[in-house]
Amino acid sequence: MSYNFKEIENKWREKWFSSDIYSAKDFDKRKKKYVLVEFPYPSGSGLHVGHAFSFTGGDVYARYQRMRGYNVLFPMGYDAFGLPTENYAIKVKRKPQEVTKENTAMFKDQMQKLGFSFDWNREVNTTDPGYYKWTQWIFIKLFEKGLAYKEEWPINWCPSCKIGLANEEVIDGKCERCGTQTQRRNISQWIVKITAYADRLIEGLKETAFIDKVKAAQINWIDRKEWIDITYPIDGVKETVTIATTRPDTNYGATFIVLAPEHELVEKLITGKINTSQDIKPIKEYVVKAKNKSELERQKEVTGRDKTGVFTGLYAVNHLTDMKMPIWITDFVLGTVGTGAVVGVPGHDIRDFEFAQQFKIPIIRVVVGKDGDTGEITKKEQVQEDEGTMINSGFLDGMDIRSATKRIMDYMEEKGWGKKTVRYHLRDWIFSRQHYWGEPIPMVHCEKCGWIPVPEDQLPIVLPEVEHYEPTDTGESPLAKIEEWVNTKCPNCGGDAKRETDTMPNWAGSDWYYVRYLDNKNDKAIADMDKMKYWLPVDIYIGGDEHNTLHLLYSRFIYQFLYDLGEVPTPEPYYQRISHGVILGSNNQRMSKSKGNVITPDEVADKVGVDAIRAYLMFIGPFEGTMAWNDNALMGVKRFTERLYKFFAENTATAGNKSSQEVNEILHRTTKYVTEGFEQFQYNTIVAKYMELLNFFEKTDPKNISKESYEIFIKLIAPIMPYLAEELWSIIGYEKTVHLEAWPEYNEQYLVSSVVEIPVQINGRLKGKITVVVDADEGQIKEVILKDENLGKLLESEQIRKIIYIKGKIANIIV
RNA sequence: GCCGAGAUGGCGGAAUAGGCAGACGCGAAGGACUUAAAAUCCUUUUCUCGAAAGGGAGUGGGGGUUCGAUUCCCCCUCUCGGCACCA
Repeated sequence: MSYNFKEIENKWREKWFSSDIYSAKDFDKRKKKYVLVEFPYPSGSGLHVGHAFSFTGGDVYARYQRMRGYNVLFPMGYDAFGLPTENYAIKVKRKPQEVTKENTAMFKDQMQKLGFSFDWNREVNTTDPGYYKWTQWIFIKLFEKGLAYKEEWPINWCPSCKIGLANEEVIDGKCERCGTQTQRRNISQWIVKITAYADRLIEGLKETAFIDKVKAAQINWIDRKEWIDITYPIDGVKETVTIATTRPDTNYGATFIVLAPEHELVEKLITGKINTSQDIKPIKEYVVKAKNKSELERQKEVTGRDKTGVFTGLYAVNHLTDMKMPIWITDFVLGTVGTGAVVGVPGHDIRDFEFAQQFKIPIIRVVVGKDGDTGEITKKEQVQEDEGTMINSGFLDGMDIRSATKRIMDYMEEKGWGKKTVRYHLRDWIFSRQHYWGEPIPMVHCEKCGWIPVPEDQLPIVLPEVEHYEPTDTGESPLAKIEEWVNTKCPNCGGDAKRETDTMPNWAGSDWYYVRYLDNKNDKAIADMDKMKYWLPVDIYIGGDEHNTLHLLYSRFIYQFLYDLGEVPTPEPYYQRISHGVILGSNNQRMSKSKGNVITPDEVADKVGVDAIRAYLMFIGPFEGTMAWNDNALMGVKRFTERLYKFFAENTATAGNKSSQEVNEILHRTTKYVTEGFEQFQYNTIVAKYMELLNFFEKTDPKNISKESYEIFIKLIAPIMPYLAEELWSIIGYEKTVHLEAWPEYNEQYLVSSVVEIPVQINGRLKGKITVVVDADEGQIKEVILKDENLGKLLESEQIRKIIYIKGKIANIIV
């Protein structure tokens, strides 16, 4: 009887998906469980082993909960807009629509092969107009509530790829793909005001059961801080400069001001609106050069390298000291942080110190650190940054820097010199992409009326199918060339108007997809409210660490916004979030084509069977961990599936009438372990328990194993090895699927044995073991120990001073 | 630099309300089957001294609490992941 996994898989896959056994029932009386895994981007290279890993993790959980009697929703879809498809389509001269269709079909086929119990009736695809109608609708709501606005914003531009790049895509000032020097360009873009929800996004975490690491990632990313914006008069001209700082406590030591090249004062200097004694030419040159660098490049290695900068000839006056502080321009100050101007306190900030040293600006000590040094600061090591006591600071002297910070903030506000404000590291969200393959932003620009949203009844604005969608030189979206699409009428006044030609970022479609699964064909709303009330929030969301900041934050924001509109029923979308680990190549490096270490789940499944690869993926290490692919270990798991099949095929027909106490004990112990393990995603040890159980069964006389015991074993493996379980279930004579059977209950009565083995230590060192009745007391224990051949001999010549006995656990004898 | 996670055999990893360290798998060694090999099965496998009985050491390093510490506390080193010179 050989284990023909191919045949088994084909047989059951067909049955499962034609009989719909995994579909979730709206409004069912059973308790609901919404299990969500991040939907994939359907790339042309097919399902990655990383997908197989995380989806198996989710599938196992969904299958387990289904057997526990929950009405489980475990849906799947595609996040299919995006650059890789667009680029590929351009390269092979095909339509992204077609390429996407092929890729999603391939993904679905691969996912079904791997036995994932997705409810395919609920499939969504972000590129489907019926879907993105509602992505567009959400954007319009954002606009109506003043949370979307259009503004010029600098982007990194690659003149060769003709594309705007994210900061992360610019390496050393060069385009990541082609190596061309990037430029900075200001492009008018749609911005979504996520910062308006910054506090809510922190607060809302209390409603969730995210693991701490995820909560921390969210809070750190938002990074809320109290600032004060201080406005200084500029000597000799009718201008002021406003700097932003979180450390006004050191303001007695402020000796200079630095402006970002983008700062409005710089603009005024260059255009001659402000007179200065300094030569304008070098200022202009510096500014032009700086503006072409990416933010990343400007901030890279700010400390420890020579500073660049140019003096404006202007001086700001320090309110506290009346010192005339020279105003410089430098590129490490960013226009997009704070007010784009910083006050320099060289005694207490390494960057400021290096700048002051280089340009011979005075350095004043205003904080004393632990070392007690009150002298002049001449070396980098003396710069006291985060702690200490104030000196040379008037009324702040003697205060701890933290209380000094509070005190001076209040003082400056009273005096009218500064204004307290809360700022976040989180920035507003640039929502425009100058690309074809994305959701069109449903806005119309009219000369008379300005930006007007497309009326709801005209949604969706369908992405027109065109011949050419290459990006353009101008930085405009390719859609801009399609005149018959661009030219339209203003919904407001009926006059000539033009459509927005930018498309939305990838995140837009993935922000709310889990809502659409609940009602994927609804034409009247994002989803039916009653269905949402039944299913939301998502009970558990399984995803990668890389999405613990941006995707999670964006989607929580959009959901909170929808909640405020009364469109969704709960304040938070996800109750629990856990992050799955990463599978590296066998050389312990990330899988990539160039390293030649890519594992394709399909191929592996062909070789060893789906159940083996699933069990292997779960067994390889902790679900959250990072682990390397190992072919040998895979073969070990394959052997296990073969042994399991063989054991059942050969023995179940002659099952005993009753299981022995021993069999019952290990079986129920395993059931308890596996049950608790599934709740906590301890998949690797669950597989180990399966192996232990089989090892034990193989050594047991088959007469002592009943049919009921075999059934329990099959149910236990069903979530991880669904095909094998189904086959074994039919081998023992059942026709219905095992996957809707009730999860086995363990019986406590089998778990308590009457006797127990107690390890015995002498002076904390293990010396032997004794077997006693479970509730033996200390006296009985002592008796048994002294009678024990070895232990008795060891204790003969010793004086027992104390016996520590932990019931059922251990005995320690102190001599 | 900050935040988070972690360090256990030859390897992946088990075990923490403090109680037999190394489950399970891989690898390795020996054996059975075979003309032989593969596959399969059996045995051994933390290191070390010892022929054995048995002893000693041992969870990154150092200290502490405890009858007892991989687990708790303090200090240090290193590794991985995320953010990154945010004023």
